[in-house]
Amino acid sequence: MAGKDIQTEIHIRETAKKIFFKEGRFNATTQEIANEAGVNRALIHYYFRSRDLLFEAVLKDGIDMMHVKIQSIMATDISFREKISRFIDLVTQEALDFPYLETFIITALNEKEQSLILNSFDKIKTEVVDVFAPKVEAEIALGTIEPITATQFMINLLSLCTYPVVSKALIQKVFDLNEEAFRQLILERKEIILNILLKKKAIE
Amino acid sequence: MAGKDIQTEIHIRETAKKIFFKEGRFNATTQEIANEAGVNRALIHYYFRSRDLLFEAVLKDGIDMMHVKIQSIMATDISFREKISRFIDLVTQEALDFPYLETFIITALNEKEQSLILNSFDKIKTEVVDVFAPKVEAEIALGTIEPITATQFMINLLSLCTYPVVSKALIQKVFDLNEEAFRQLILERKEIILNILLKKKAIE
DNA sequence: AAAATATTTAACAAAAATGTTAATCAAAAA
DNA sequence: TTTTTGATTAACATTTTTGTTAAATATTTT
Repeated sequence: MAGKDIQTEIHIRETAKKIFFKEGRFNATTQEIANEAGVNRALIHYYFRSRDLLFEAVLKDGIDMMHVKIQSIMATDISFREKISRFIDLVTQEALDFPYLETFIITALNEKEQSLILNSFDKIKTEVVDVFAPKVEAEIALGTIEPITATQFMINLLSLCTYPVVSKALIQKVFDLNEEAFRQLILERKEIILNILLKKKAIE
Repeated sequence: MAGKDIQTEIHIRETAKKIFFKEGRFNATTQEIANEAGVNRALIHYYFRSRDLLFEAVLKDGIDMMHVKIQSIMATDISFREKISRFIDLVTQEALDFPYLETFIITALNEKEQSLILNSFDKIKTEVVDVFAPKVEAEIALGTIEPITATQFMINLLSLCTYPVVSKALIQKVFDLNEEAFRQLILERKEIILNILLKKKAIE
């Protein structure tokens, strides 16, 4: 519906991303996607050839979103603590916007060993291994964080930020939280995560 | 194939669980499940009526597995630290055995607001809210852990243990790890997680 | 062993989903 | 304005998947 001015192809793509990343309806049919985009189903084939290729296109977008996210903390010239701080904000915000993005990527990766997609991952790998890891090691040398491998540090960071959102449905059921209570809980986590990852003296 | 002696119904169920929880093939057809169980597809309908009901049965089993897991640390009469320690072992082991269990539950919850299933969750809720939360608060009073709400403490624990396994495929790609390297990484996490969650003085 | 019941199978039917085509409509180029 | 090209549609065809049935086989009961 959004706009006839907008390119149909992009509009279909964005609708699919909404359905997959925001709503987590991974089994949505081409008909459902077309309906929600307000277009004829045949247009999906016209622009993407097949359901599978639309799926791939969306997956690639998803991985690129992750890449941008990770890159954005590496790029800017700010202190390590500030980097982590902004990263938490970013991941939290994106996770609230697209709670099913990671789950989608995980299940999709499992179904198809996409050749196309591997490039996107290489970019993330470079960013993480070549750019971020040395910075973590430098911080350990400075004594601002506990000795730990860069990999484990990254995993701690991602775990603490991402898991609660990935398992949103589960947490809401177990802890009996409505939408707003859940949102609050997630936002409260920033300070908690910073306290865990960075030494006290580095914070004060 | 496993065994003709084994009850067919259970065998189908176990095969489905293997496909869903271990292999993460959430879109497996009834034909694929039947093939892998070595039975005629019609038997799935004979025992479960429909694909959907098999799906539900498996989901219920999955949630019960989570429940047992959580309950097992509450039940035994051991120190708080020991509880956490055993919990990490348990979650780690189960996560390595059934890496897609949580993801399955999350996506399934999203698709159907199962009425049957809600009971299973209530049991988990009781365990967590009524049994575990007071213990966390007691530990805070004792000064063995940092002041934090019981909910956030639980979420930290679950995040640090579960996320790396849930996002296994992702982590393996980003950090370029083969099966064994991944396994090692996960096992190394126990000490890291304990250090994060419990104060140093409580550990030594 | 015969009868009754439960399990398993193959063959069929129905439904759901994807993919294709040719005709229509709209926009841009000639 | 006609021609040409690109976008959109409806109608159809194919494939995939699920669900049903009645017959065949095995198992249990009498």
